[in-house]
Amino acid sequence: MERDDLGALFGRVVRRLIAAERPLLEAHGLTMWEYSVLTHLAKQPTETQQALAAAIGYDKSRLIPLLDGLAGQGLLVREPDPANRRAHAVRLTPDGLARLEAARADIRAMEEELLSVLSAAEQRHLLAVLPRLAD
Amino acid sequence: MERDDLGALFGRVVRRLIAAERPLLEAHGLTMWEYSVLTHLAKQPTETQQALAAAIGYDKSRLIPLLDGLAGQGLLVREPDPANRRAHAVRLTPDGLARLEAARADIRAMEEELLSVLSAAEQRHLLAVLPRLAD
DNA sequence: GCTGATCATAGGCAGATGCTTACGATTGGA
DNA sequence: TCCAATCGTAAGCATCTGCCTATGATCAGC
Repeated sequence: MERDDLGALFGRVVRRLIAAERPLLEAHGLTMWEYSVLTHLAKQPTETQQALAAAIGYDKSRLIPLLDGLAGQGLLVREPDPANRRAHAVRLTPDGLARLEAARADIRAMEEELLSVLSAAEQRHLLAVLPRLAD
Repeated sequence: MERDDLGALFGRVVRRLIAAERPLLEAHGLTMWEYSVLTHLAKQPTETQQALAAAIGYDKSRLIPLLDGLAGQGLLVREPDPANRRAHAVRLTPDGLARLEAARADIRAMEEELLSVLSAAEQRHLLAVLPRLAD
């Protein structure tokens, strides 16, 4: 057998990342899904909740209580969409952005350490290649 | 924001891999965990069930019915360990190895296709780097 | 104007998951 | 020799997950 399956290799990396991220996120009072929502909203400030659910790969019926929690903490707001009164545009608040950036700083530091087993060139190659596989 | 989180990137790749693998494994009558067990046994023929559970990251109390199913299909056997009558050495049968290799062939073909967006050099770099991150 | 589709929301359901406890058989060290 | 630890097994529990249905408000096309 020349090598492990890609699934096994990527799976083990993801496992490590999750194990390392969980305590960092917990320290900021966020779950993985909540962090995922905040991250996506920072990129795409406004859209329907359904689109948000699809974008992060979360169940739309389960997204509602998750957004309730984040809105209750003042990290995001649901605004009526003037063009479509059925839809609610979801937007990060300044508090939400601050919380996201504080958590992200810790996560980035963890990632740097995890990547430090690779040379700078290897890191560049990896980061160039991953988005193309993730498409 | 210079780039996505590693967790998001690796997570999306794993999501793609799982989505592509599931139907292939199903065609061979295997779940992801069963495939994982067979794969690991092909590398390490004998060991305790607990070590097997730890090696593939599966709950040891949930491994038993999974092994029952695979043994029931004749893909593996539990043999008494003469040196330690508490322990059961788990070993692939020829049928188990054949089933594994048939499934693996399909999965490898899928992986080739997925990797084909990368140049040969990029594929080499990626495959050299992944095991070091997966440690 | 009416009808079917869309959106947010609520609720339920089956299965998977991680974790814990218990128990009988067996082992190894005090 | 006896006691604690280990192994396989069984069972239970809270939670997460994907999926499916329903409902009220709103929209868009006929």
